[in-house]
Amino acid sequence: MRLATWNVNSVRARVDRVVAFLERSGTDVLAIQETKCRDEQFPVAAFEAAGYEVAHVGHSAWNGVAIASRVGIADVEPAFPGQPGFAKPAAPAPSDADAPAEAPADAPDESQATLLDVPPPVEARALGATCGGVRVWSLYVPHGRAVGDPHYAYKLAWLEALRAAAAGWLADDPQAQVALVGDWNVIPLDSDVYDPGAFVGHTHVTPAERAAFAAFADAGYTEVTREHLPAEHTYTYWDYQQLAFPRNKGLRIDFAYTSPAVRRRVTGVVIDRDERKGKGASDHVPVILDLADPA
DNA sequence: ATGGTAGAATCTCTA
Repeated sequence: MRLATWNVNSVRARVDRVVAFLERSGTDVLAIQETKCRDEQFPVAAFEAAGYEVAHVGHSAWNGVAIASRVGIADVEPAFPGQPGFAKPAAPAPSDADAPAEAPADAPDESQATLLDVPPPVEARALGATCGGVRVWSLYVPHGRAVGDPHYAYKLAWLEALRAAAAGWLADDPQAQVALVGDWNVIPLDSDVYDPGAFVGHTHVTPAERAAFAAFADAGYTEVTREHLPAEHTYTYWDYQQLAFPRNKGLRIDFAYTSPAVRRRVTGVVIDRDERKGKGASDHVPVILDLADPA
C-alpha cells in the first residue's frame, strides 16, 4: 500500500495537480492538509472520478484536513479525542474611566460568562480514518506564529494532547496500525533548515517544540521518514518568497510517526521534490510511504 | 531597490 501526506495549500486552487499526483504516483491513501475550504466546497467529484473516496473537515478558509483513499475509508473522526481548541486571550478589563457610571455594581458580566461557558472552538487540524487496515491521522499542527504568542502555547498544548491520545491508542493495542502523518510545523534538527541562524528566536526550533515532537518517540512511535531518508538538508517545504526553492532554502517539517506494527511494514520513503516545480505548486511536497502487506 | 509570494472571508490575515 502506498500512503502519502501533502500540505496542498488550498485544495480548490490545486485540485488538478493533486489528482494528477495521485494517478502518477499510484498513491492509495493521501492525507491532505490546508485544504482551505469548508466541507461543502471540497472538490469531491474530481477525486471520485479518479477512484478515491474523501473524508474532510473544514470550517472556514483556514486549516482544513482530509483523507482521500481508494482502499476504503471508515470510522472517520473530525478531531482526535481531547484535541484542544484555540482560546482567544481575554480582552483586557475595562478601566474605571471606561466603565459607565450608572452600571449597577452587581450586573452580570456577560463576556466573562461566555468565556467560561463556551469551550474554545476546535480547529480543523486533525482527521482520522481507517484505510486499508491502517488508522491514518491527517495532521496540521498549529504554526505558533511567534514565541510567546498565545498561538505558541496552543501549539505546545495541541502536540501534548495528541501525544497523550496516541499513547493511549498503543496502550489499548500494542499491535495497532497507526500512522500520524502531516505538517508538524516543527524543525526537529538544525540540519532540517537551510540556515539555523535564520530561525534564532523563531518558532519551530525552540527546545519546547522539539521536545513536544520527540515525545512521540517516547510514546512508542517512530518517525519513519527520517529512518529511511536520513540525509541532512532533506526538505519538504520551501517558502514562496525570495526564490527559496531555486536557492534550495527549505525546511523539513512534514513527517510520519508510525506505530511499531506500521513501522515494520515500511519498505521505502520518497519525498516528491519535483512536485515543488512549475507554476501552481504548493509550498510543500508530498511525502510517500510504501508499506508491505501485513505479516 | 530594505521588497521580493500565494491563497483566502481581500479596505487584510495567515503562513
